This record gives sequence, C-alpha cells and structure tokens, in this order.
Amino acid sequence: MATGTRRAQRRTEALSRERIVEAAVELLDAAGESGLTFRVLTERLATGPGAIYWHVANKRELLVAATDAVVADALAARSTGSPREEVHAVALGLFSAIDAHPWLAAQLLLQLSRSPGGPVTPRILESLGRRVRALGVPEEHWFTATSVLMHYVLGAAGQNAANSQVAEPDADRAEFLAATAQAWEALDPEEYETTRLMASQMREHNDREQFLAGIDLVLAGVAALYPGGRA
Amino acid sequence: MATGTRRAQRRTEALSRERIVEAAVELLDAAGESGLTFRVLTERLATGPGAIYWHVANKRELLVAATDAVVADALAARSTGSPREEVHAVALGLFSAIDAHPWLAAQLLLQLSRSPGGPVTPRILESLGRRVRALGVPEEHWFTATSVLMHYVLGAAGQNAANSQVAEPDADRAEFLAATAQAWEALDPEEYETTRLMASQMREHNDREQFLAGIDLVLAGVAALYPGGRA
DNA sequence: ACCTGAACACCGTTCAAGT
DNA sequence: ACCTGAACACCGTTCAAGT
Repeated sequence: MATGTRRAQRRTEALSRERIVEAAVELLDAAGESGLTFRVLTERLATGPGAIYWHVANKRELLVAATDAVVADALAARSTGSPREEVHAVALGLFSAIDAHPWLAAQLLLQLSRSPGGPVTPRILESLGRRVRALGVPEEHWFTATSVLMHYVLGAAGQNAANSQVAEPDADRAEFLAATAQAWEALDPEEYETTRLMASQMREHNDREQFLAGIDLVLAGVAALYPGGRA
Repeated sequence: MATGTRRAQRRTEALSRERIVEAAVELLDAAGESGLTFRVLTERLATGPGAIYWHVANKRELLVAATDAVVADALAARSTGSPREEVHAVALGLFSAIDAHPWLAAQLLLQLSRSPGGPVTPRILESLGRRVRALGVPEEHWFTATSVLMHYVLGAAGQNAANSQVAEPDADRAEFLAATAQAWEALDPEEYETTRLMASQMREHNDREQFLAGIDLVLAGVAALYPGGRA
C-alpha cells in the first residue's frame, strides 16, 4: 500500500526531466513537501545532484513542473453537460486531485499568487473561464466570476485535504475534524459566538456535497447578476 | 524609507515573546518569508538562538504568532453600517493588511488549511461570519457562505499582493501586471482562448474596486438563495 | 528563570572533472 | 551532451554551561 522504498533499480533508462518530475511527485505524495529533497531524489534516481540540475533549473522549477503535471492530468477529462454540471465536474476534478495529493493545495495557492505567468494559473483559469462564458456572463465580468470560483475551489479543497493529510484517511480524518470543532467550541463565548455556532456545522462538513454547496452559492450570484444566462 | 539595519542597540529591554514577534514581522516585511532567519533574528535582537527558543517553540510557531498579530490588528477596527458595508469593510481591512505585508497571504492560506485550530482561522471566520448572520442567512448555511467569502478574500488579496511584492510599489506593479497579461496573450489560441480574452480584463484589474466586485458577486448569491435578508 | 554560543544534522546549489 | 560527487554556504534546532 505504501509507496515503499524502491531505489537504484531501473538504471537502464536514461535520466530525463519527465522521470525526475515523476519521482518528485512520488516523493511529495509519500511525505509532503518536506519529503522532496535533492538528497532523497538523488538516491531514488541513483544519480548525483548535478545530473538533476542539468535537467531542472532549481527546486522551485521542479515544484512548478510537478504541480503542473498533476493539474494537467486532473483537468484532462472532457465533460459534457449544462454549464452548471460542467463547473461541478471541473471543480470536483480539482477537489479530487488535491485530496489525492495533499501537497498540491499549498503549491497551487503559492504559484497562483507568486507566478501567475506560470503554466498552472492559465490552465485552471481556462477550464473554469470557459464554463463561466457558457453561463452567459458578459465578457467584462468573466474575470471576476472566474476568480471567485477559482479561489473558492482551491481554498475549500485545500482545507479539505488538510484533514486527510495527517495520517490514515478514515479514522484520523474524523478525528481531525472533531479536534478542530472542539478547538472552536472552546473559544471565548463573547468574542467568538458565531464561530462556536458554526463549529457543529463544520464537524460533518468538508465532503463533496458541502463543497458543491459553495459552488452553487457562487453560481446563484452569477445567475442573479446576469439573468438570461443558461445554467 | 527602507527598514534599514538597526542592530544590537536597545539592549536595555529584556527579551520577550512580544519583542521577538515584533522583530519577526519587521524582517518579514523587509525581505519576505526567506528573510526571517534565526541567524538574522538573533543578530537583530543581540542574543543567541537559545534565548529565542526559550520564548518560542520553533519557527512555525513564530510564523503563526506573527501572522496572528498582524491579522488581529487588521480586524481591530469596529465598523458600523449595513451588513453589506460591514462585509466590505472587513474584506478591505484584510486586503490592506495583505497589501502592506505581502508575506501574509501565503501564511494565511497555509495556516487556514494546515492548522484550522490555530488562532488565525477563528479570527477571520468570526469577523466575516458575524456579518453573514446579519445578512439573514439561515444558520445551517453560515459556514458555507462564510467559507466562500473567506476563500475569495484571501485568494484575491494574495494575488493582488504578489503584484506589489516585486519591488517598488508603483512602476513595477503595472509592469508585473502587464507581464502576466502578456504571458497569457502569448498562449496557444485554441487551447487558451478564454484566458487570452481575459488577459486585457486582468491588466487593469486587482485594485480595490475589482476586489469588491467579487465580494458583491458572492453577496448576490446569498441574497438570491436567502431572500428576505437585509443586505 | 533566563540567556549564551558552540555544535549537529540537514538543506539547496555549484563546479571542476570525467565520459 | 550528459553525468559524477566533493565541496560550499546556509539553515533550524539542541544542549551543556553559565548567571
């Protein structure tokens, strides 16, 4: 079940940027961002650091490439349906990818703000923006509507992923949620009245259904501001 | 204008957690997250690393404390007005704080997902959640509506902050936006048709007005789903 | 109780040298 | 063109020792 420690085996294949990125994703999946190290990567690929640096400029670029590879894969499936259904499909695709690769959320949020010229931002903007167009939003508001959608999708999916990130996917996930809810309920009743009341709501939250409720809230706003569209 | 290099001067005051956090914020403001180092911090405070570790458990805790201090300050002002106006005020307060402390965005996003039991998440949830309540949203939907609002506010503000982060606030900001827009316009016309069309929209975007347009989109969704509220 | 500072284990990155 | 591996500068953190 665990990714295990395979090393120095397939020395037959030559090193390539692709194989490096593939190994990077495996390391990230297995141990999170701190698990990706040139030392470990070097051992896994049975080479020296210089070999990796010949194919990749630096660690930042490697993280961008790993992120882009996973996102491209997550957005590859072409859905067909009403614009609303397609938005759901794209959002769930990203949700699932982040759930399967918990390190992805932080990388996406960082790269979105730090290097919007990189490959990842356009990929996500295009997938969502196309459906926003199809909803009948006027062109000058595409960017606003798409931005709201994108930030919610990534933020909420990231929050969800944190829950499964701890350890085993099932037992600890509920435990993590319960611990968070408890922390909120222990807050000062006067200063944090609303948060305390939201805690119970939060305890059984964070699955796909709750996630889509947020999407539909945004879509309701779109429909209200731009009537005549076809959701 | 620059924060400059003051060091080893005020040795009179004793070391305290407060002074350490204060110095940490200064270093983060001056040089971003990579500028906060125990070596530099140690020099600035004219002590050894052991002294800092006596007041603070580790670097993560120091970042949480620095983030919390800045956010608490940003949310301190009590606004009065319609729920919609108050949501605007809270959102702009966070927007301004992130603009003034560009490292804040990444920290908020990380802490939101990695440690929602920490002090920062409840602070933001409470500020926004209280106004969501006032909008007339039924209790079982407070969390959804507040989440959408929160993720958009932090995501969009973070994206905006990246623009001023580069160097000088004025000249380079427009330059950064233009470079991003150009990168998008250079994309493949078939695969990225919508992103290319959004590029021009994006070029003069990212100020307060555009930011608030996203907020109003969410509020329109709230009003549509829960009529009878008073925005 | 609070601080000192040398030491430890580790990191990303470079670069002369090989093939 | 592609790879090796020792070395460099730096990091967060620890801990015996001081006051």
